[in-house]
Formats: sequence, C-alpha cells, structure tokens
Amino acid sequence: MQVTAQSPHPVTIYDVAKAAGVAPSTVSRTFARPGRVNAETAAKIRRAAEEIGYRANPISQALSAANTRMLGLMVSDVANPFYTPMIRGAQVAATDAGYELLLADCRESGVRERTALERLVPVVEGFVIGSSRMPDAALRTIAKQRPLVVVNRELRDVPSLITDNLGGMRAAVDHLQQLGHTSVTYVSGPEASWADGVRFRALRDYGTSTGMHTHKVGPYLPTFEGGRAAARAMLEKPPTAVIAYNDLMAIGVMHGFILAGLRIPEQLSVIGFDDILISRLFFPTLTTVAAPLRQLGITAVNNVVAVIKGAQHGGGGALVLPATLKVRGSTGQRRRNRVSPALGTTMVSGSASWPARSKSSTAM
Amino acid sequence: MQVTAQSPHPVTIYDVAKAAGVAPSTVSRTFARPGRVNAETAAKIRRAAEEIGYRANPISQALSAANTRMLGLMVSDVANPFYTPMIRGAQVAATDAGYELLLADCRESGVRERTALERLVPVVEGFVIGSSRMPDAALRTIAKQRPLVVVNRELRDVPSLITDNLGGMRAAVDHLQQLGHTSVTYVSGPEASWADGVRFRALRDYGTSTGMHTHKVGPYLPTFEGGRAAARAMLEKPPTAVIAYNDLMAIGVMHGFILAGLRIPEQLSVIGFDDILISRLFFPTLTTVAAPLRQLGITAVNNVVAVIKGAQHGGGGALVLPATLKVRGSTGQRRRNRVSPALGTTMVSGSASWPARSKSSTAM
DNA sequence: TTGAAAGCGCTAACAT
DNA sequence: ATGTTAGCGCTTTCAA
Repeated sequence: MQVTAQSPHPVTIYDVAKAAGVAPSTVSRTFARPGRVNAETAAKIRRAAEEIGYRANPISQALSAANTRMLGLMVSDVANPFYTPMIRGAQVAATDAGYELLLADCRESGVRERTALERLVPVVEGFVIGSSRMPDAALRTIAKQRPLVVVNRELRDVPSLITDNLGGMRAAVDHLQQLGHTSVTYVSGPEASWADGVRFRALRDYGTSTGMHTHKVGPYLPTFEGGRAAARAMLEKPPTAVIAYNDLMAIGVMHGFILAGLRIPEQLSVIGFDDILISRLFFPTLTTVAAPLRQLGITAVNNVVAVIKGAQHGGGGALVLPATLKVRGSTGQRRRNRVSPALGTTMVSGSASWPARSKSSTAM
Repeated sequence: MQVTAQSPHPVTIYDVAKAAGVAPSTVSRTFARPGRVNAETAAKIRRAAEEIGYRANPISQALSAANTRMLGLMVSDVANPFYTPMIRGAQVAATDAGYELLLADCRESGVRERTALERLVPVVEGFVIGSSRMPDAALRTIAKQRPLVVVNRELRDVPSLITDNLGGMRAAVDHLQQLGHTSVTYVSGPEASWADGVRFRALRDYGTSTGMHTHKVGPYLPTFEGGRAAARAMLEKPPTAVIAYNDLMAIGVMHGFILAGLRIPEQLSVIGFDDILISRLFFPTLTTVAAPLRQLGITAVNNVVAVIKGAQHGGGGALVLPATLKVRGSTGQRRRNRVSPALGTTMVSGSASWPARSKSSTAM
C-alpha cells in the first residue's frame, strides 16, 4: 500500500490560455467540448496544458455546471432486499435518461438521513427517497430545493408514489377469514415508517368492520432479526395468524416459531408484505402482499426526471401502484384444536434446507 | 402524484440574507466563522435560515475551502451480499471521519463504472473502488485526479487492499487433499475481475506443485444464477470437487447439483470464497475461504481519508488482509465408488427448508 | 460588528 | 471558430 505525492495544482485554464496565446474559454472548450474547437488550436492548447501540467479542477466544474447529471436515491437500508429490485429499476431508468444514480443509506436513522440529504442535495439534480424516516416537514424542505419524489409515503404537495396498502391489507384479511381465522396479530416495523402506520390502521379498521380481532406487537426492526424478536415475544401465547410489516420480519417470525416447534401453516398462518425474492425460496414459502418493487424504482426516477425537465401537474394525491396477494405455503386453515407443539419432521426431495440452528442478521 | 407549482430552487446565503435583512457575507460568517458575528444577529440569521431551509452547498464551499466532505464507494453490484458488510464498514468509518459516503453501482460493467466515476470525481474528495471492472490504466487515471484506494485488486502505485487469495486457495486445496480429493474444478467469475484471475492461477500453480488436477469452467456471472448455469454445464460429467469464484456461485452450483439429485458433500465437495452471510444459512452450510469483509470497508475508507489528509508512504505492494478457511458442511471425504444419483432424502428438525422447485435470480 | 466587493476555476450564453 | 462577459455559491479581504 502506498501513496503518490499529491501537490496542489495552481495551474488554471488562464495559465494555459496565456501559454497558448488564446482565450480562457477556448481552453475550457478544448477539454469540455472537444470538436467545437479548431483541431490545430486544440492541439496547441493541449500541448501547452501538458507542458505546464494543467489539470481541470473538478470542484469548479461542478460549481458552474448546473447540471450534474446525477440523481440521488436514499434508502433506509441497502442490505434490505426490499430495495434490491427498486434500486435496480431506478438505476436502469436513470441510465436510460442519461443520469447517474447515487445511492445513500441512512441505516434506519432519520438523523443520518437528514444530514446525508443535506450534503447530497446540492450535488444532484433530483432525488428519490425510498422509505423516509424523516418527518414530513423535513421532506417538504428538501422538496423546496430540488425535484423530489418520495416512495412509500403520501406527502401532500410532494410527488409521492405508494403501493395499495389498503387494498393489499384487505385482501390479506379476506384470505385469512376464508381460512377460518378470527383474530390476527400485526407485527409492526419502525415507528418512523409511514407505511407501517398505514398498514396497521388498514388492518384495524378493516378488521373492525369484518369482525376480525386485531392485535399489535412491536415496534421491531424491519429485519429478519426483528421478526425473530417478535416471535420470541409472542411465544408465550402464540397467535393463530400473523401479518408482518414486511417479508423479512415475516420470515423471521416464521423462523422463530418453527424453532420453537410450531408448525406453519398448521398452527400458525403468516403473511408478509412486499414479496421480496427470498419469500419464494424459504420453506414454507411466504404468503405475501406483493408490491411492484422494480416498477416503483422505475416510476419514481421517471417522475423526478420529468420534474427536472419542467413537468408539473397540480392536485391529486399520491400515485398508487397496485398490490396483489400472493398466496403461498405459509397460510392455512385455522385449526380449532391446537396440536401440541411437537417437532415437525419434513421430507424434502432435493434436500437443500435451512439448518435449525442457523444464525442470522439484519443483512438478509 | 403532483408537483409543486414553483419549480424547486436551492436556497442560498442570498436568500437567507434577504430574509434576515443582512448582507450575504454576514450569513456566511454566521456559519463559517461563528463568534465573529453578533450573537443576536447570528440568532436571527439562523432562525431565518432554518425557516427557509438553507443548507450550505458543499461544492461552493469546496471551491474556496477545498473540501466537500464526501467520499465515493463504487461497487460492482449492490445486490451482491459480498458487499453488504463492506459497505457497512465503509459507512461507519466514513461517518466517524466526518464524511458522507456516496454509493455507486456499475452493475458489473466497466463502461458504466467509468462514466459513473467521471461524474463523481468533481464531487468527492476520495474514492474507494470495490472490485473494479475497469482496466488498470483507467484506474490510474482516476487515481491521478483523486485519492483512491482499490479493494480486491493489486495496482502498482495505487493504494490497494486485498485479501490473501493465495493463502486462502492453498488452504482450500490442502483441505480437499486431506479429504482424498485428487482433482478439482474451478468455476470462474467475471473476466474483468482481478481476483478471479488471481484465484485461478493460485489454484493451478498450487495444484501443479501438489499433484492436484485442476480444471476450469466459465466465466459465469458472479451470482447465484451464474453458479446454477455452471452446474448445468458440468452436469454431464460432474466433478468430485468444486471451488467457485465466490460464495454466491458456490451456492448456485450446489443448488443446481442438488436439484439434479447429487448429494453434497457425499458426491461432490464445494468450496466458495468470501464467507457471506447466507453461506451459513444454506444447507449444506458452505465451506469457504473467509474474507474480513467489514474490515475491508473500514480499512479502505480509513486509508483514503489518510491520503486526503496528506498521508503518503512510498513503495510496498498491496495491503493484504488474512483469509481463513471455514470448514463447514459442503466438503467431505472423496468417495471412490460413485453412488448412483438418487434423490436424497433429508430429515430436518425444525423443518424450514428450500423447496426443490424454487426459482431464483441474481438478486440473491 | 457589519457591508461591499473581489475572487475561487470553470462553463455557457452572446457577440464577433 | 474564437473572444467577451457573466455568473455558479461561498469565503474573505478591506473599509466603514
């Protein structure tokens, strides 16, 4: 490991201009917009620049070039697989629009989110904020400075993109009721999450109107570990049905209960939100309210780009993308007679399986 | 979805000055040199700033003061869990040093990596490049513009940070030989990956000197899907031992072979590289050459910061962090008599398991 | 203590 | 094709 000496370069386009006997702007053009300058002149300038050791000062470039061709995407946790397709979608859309996408990760902290945003805002032309952990007012402030689209949050006067939490939750409750369930426990995620509040209220309200008893535990971290913690807390008196804030937590809940000897879906039905990739890889496969994650990223970016280009249409609430219930293996008929918690034994063809003692972390 | 009527405009010291009824320079002083301004005036200015949402523009500050307090981290794929701990480590180190970490993802493309880097150069004070897909010369160009640390690549005259691929590979080969293996197939990753070349050559050379027959297949994408593709290609004549470029591919290889009815480790031993989280969650658990991923991120950031602050020490090659072989469930004694490929049946207590027909993608 | 004004190095109209 | 002239947002003399 070594370092080359780095002395500051006091050599500017003015020095080069003088040395080459041209105007500073011509020097600038030579490097910034080749082709707009006579080949001979350019060669002369390059030679002079080379000779006196000219290097463009990027800071200055950035300051004057109002268009940085960069977009920012703030997520609350890059390691959360929920974001993976959304990031991909956003990247592709950004690239297509000729923008670079800068990723920032606030690690579930509203404070970090804010400082990061403040540093980043002047640098990018527009912003997409994943699942903000900041208060509405702070978001509005950002929106005043730069084109902004918020995802998973409805914010008046700021372009917002959400999924149909209400419809999704209703579909989940309907599904459980069809299976004979009469009560359900909601495992809640971060308090600062807008979606968490919306989902719980949707459940409570719809439960009330359909005769489904609802409970709530939490908040827990929106991670695999958070789900396991929730399972641990519920173990004393296990519910018969659980809806978790997101898939990661749902999988954690399943994991926790399975380790304790409960059988899913025989003794406990579990539903998640988002439909992240591993929901299909885990066994039992997870019933979940699927969100168009990739589309969320694409749409969000397309919208900031539109705003940057001057688009604007007043009125209207958030743009709502549809959510659909994917019924898989983690939900089943409610059993009246509770089976005594025995260790389940499963035959698996193919044979890959999760070891019962596996450790895990938020990085899943 | 809606857009604010007034196109967003970044608020500057001039806006604050107007709002507070003072001169711009006083506003500047208030933030840049507190104490040189009347306490009351300062309070008034801060209040006004708060109200209209003023934030200093790091670029402009940098033009005078030469620091944006931002660092760039380039990765080849944010969705690759290899990067997760490294990103975390880098973030923490950056925060500790008072820097903001900007993440960029080139999605395995050297071209995208280059454009992204070029756009980013004006904005950040230094760079860490994860596993570059660019040629050495391009990296050197970047290094000339900004302090740079490359990870997973040895680049003369540029601070480099690598893990002990050679030692790790040797440990892997020794392990296989102790288990009676006499030949091994290397499943290679991206051609543009420096580590891939180093790992294969280490295997080939050490194999030659220890009497281990070595083969190579690939290149494949360094993803779960890539590993499955490799398995498909090897299915005709399955090897008895496989070393994959990384864990994700190793898991994909296992997955592919297990689906085809092979038993691991009875019929096939598999070794990966990196020791990402899911290596411990998958069954069979993966034997792998572990890298200190988080430490990689921390060290890299600490080093760019040091360089930014003027540190420099000539000579010396890359800084090598140790790699250690973690022996787990995917490697076992070589069986002389090939068992006929029957569907394995596994008893799993606890009962979570991977379904045989699970779909998957690169996003793992 | 505060204001006016001159840059930092570069880019981008506009004019020639 | 090239030169002239304003800025970009901030810091920093230099006066007042």
